[in-house]
Amino acid sequence: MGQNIKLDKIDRKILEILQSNAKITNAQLSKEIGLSPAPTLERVKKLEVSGIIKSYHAKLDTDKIGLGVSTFVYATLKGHNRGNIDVFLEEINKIDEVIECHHVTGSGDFVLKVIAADISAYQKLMLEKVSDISVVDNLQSMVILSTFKDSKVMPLSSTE
Amino acid sequence: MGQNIKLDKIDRKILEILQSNAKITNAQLSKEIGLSPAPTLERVKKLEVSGIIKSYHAKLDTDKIGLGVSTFVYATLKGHNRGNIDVFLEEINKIDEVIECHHVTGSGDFVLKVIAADISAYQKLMLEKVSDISVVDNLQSMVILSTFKDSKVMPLSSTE
DNA sequence: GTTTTTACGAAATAATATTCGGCATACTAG
DNA sequence: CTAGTATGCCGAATATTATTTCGTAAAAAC
Repeated sequence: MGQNIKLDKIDRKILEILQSNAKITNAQLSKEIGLSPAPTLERVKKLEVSGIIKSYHAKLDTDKIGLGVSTFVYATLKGHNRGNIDVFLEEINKIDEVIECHHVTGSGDFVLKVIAADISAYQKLMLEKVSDISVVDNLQSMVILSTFKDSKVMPLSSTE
Repeated sequence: MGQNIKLDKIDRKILEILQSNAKITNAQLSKEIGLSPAPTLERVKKLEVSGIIKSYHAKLDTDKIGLGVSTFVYATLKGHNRGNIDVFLEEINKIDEVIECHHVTGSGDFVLKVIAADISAYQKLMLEKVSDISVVDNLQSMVILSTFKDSKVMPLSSTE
């Protein structure tokens, strides 16, 4: 499963460019891929309609907006049954500061990415909202000290 | 440290909207925040110039482009001195499949996010490129089974 | 209370996206 | 081999959108 959409070299180049700079004009994009604006736009539209391009997002500087603390949290549930997982996900979805939630292998549990203003806000958040979820057994936090790479560009070359 | 830029309610709303939909037209954005197009654009430009908005990115459907495996990797180095860290970062930066690299608390090591076409490609990548870095001591992979939340919207409300 | 600054809106202009018809190439069926 | 059909492209016309300009009003400073 997955895809059955064939992407040629030009499509891949478009995807690469739009991942690193979504604000490029169609005219400029067309120059960079070596086509005229019309077929360029047609290709982009096709990529959007097919769902290969899901959405477009602005990336913010978290420090500048007063969000100084980012963490990964490894969460273990009390039981790994469907019911507990559903309860957990429902609660997690309500918490804006939890911006990612992935079900991972290991002990069949979750990795969260959490963002807060500072350590004290983070502590408060975890204590009052996350620890408080009934099905949560254990939480292990890793505070991000610095981020050296945060690329929004998927390795398309590896699928050629 | 961090910021000294004052954001009012309108700025925050702009940031919220652009994070979830960067392709909105200025006219539409101005409607949603209740201003006319001119001052809306002026505010967006200010947010861009000040670096609060860092960049704009297209988000792709990894499954549809044939990238079926995403993982978190917890990497431990042989020594935590500056030299070893520099070596590690330099090598990591060369690997396109490693799309994130964060220095985290814990044992003072790194969390990577890695993307590959399938498990066998992933294994090959880790064996031939990541494990191979001289200063790497231990690698622990967590394969992402499914992602329940992957919000690109930072919790701005928590800084109000 | 006056000056200065800042923020806003409306309308004109400029830039850009989008549509349209036509042409070339490649593929298909007879 | 050939007529037919589909696909992908280009260039130009059109429509949409961004951007600038300028005048006004509110807020802040003095």
